[in-house]
Amino acid sequence: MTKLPRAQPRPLDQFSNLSAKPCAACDVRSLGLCEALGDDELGRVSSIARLKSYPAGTPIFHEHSPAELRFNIVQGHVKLYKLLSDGRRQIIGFLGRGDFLGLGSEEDYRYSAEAVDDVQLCAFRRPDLEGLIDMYPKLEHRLLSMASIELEAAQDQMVLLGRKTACERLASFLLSLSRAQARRGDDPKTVSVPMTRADIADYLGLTTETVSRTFTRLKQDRVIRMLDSSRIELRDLRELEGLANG
Amino acid sequence: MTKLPRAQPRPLDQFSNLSAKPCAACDVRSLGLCEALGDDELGRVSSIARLKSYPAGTPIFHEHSPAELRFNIVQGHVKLYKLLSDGRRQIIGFLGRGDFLGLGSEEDYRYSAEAVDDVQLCAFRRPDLEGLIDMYPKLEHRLLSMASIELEAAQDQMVLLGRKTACERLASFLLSLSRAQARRGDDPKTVSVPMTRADIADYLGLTTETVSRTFTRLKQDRVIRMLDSSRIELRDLRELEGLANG
DNA sequence: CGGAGCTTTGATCTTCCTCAAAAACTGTGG
DNA sequence: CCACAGTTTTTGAGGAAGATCAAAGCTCCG
Repeated sequence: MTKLPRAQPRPLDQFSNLSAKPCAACDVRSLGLCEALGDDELGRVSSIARLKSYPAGTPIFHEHSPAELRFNIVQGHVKLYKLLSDGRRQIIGFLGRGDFLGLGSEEDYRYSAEAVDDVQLCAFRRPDLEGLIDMYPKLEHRLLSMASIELEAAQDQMVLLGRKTACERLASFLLSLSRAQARRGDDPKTVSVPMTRADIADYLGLTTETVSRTFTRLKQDRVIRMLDSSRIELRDLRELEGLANG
Repeated sequence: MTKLPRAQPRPLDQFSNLSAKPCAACDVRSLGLCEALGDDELGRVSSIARLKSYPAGTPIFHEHSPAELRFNIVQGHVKLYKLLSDGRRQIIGFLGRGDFLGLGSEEDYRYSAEAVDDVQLCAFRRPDLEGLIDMYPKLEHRLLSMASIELEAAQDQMVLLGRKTACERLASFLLSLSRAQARRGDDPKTVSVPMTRADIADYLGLTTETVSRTFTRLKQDRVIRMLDSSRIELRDLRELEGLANG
């Protein structure tokens, strides 16, 4: 059996329309924005959406640049972050399959977005998407509901950043990864963690060293176990929940 | 001249409909949700809205209780907070005139809300509001736009809580009060601060002592000046912005 | 005038950060 | 398959920002 080449940035997909794989066959339709539409309404979507690929580490857009595109995430993970003038960084969220990218940015993007692992996005130009929303008001309802979910996540994160200890933060983080996986239909006890320690630290308001030390403690306490470099087994969800909420 | 009695909870207003003062004459219409509607469309709103009063310190609703009502804030300030099991509190936002209260809570409220000073709210029962939205889809658009603004504020607050120093947090807080006032048409250099040090601390992820010490430093550095117990003059907005962003 | 609740100030302590270096991975090319 | 260069992660020692504990000063009202 010949070894397949490792999945590389597929140059042919860089900017293709969806004639090959129309929206009706979309993997993430039931998770994302298009859940609001019926099969018969997807034709319009196919005609304005473009599939784009971003290898791990690639920027998708930068804070303050004109918000020309909105995206559905088809595959991979995206981090959203803001920088202070001296380089301090706060990651304000991680998005995955089915999430909508570009919420809340009107004229300009209000944060930067970067691919964590290899990412595939379904891109809409802003006026095209607005036209689609005018045609199908159900989409506006769905967007409001998705914005509400984001807002709730942001509020939980404020509690985490303002009031939780390092250990509580990490436990909360692992649980939120687990719940996100469960939502997408995967095993909640085996979370995949594609982001680096530095990313986790900048998301939790800590340093890489503190994140690493806290991981070590959780391993020693048999609450988690490393399966491989990017997969962690959560050995006791109950206990983790106890750790997460004080 | 006889001394007027101090403004007390107006018992007659506790739960009155709006026949006396219909929506067309509403002070905050141009700021809030109803900005989306024309004069001719306000009749429906008047018929389902009820004006309610809450004296300072009164709870408006509690996290996890059924989200039966949504509100427009007509007068005063409301704080939204979440508690951890051991009593640690994080205030996730302050709302004022024109803001919408109840965003993002579907079945149950996702946070508690309490009157900071004397508050007047315009309350809608959830099904009534949903009926109104079905009738006027412009309202859904307006709600999405208001949710986006809240989301952006939440993201800024994550940067503050995750990465800013005590001094940067307080400076950012004063500036955001100033900007909120400017939006409502008041002087941005004289902010009114109706909340206690404990509230500010729980909003900024600090303790009352640290907030107090930081206020003292800003006073000594002539960046701010206390006008009276709840009003602060911002003497140099430029410098404050420098302090706020590192 | 007096008391309850805020606010301020002081002294000490703790958690997490900073700086430094070793260890473990990752991917590349021979 | 292995060597090695670059990156990421882990571990250690010491330091600093802010928390905690304690007490005194203010304010606002009755």
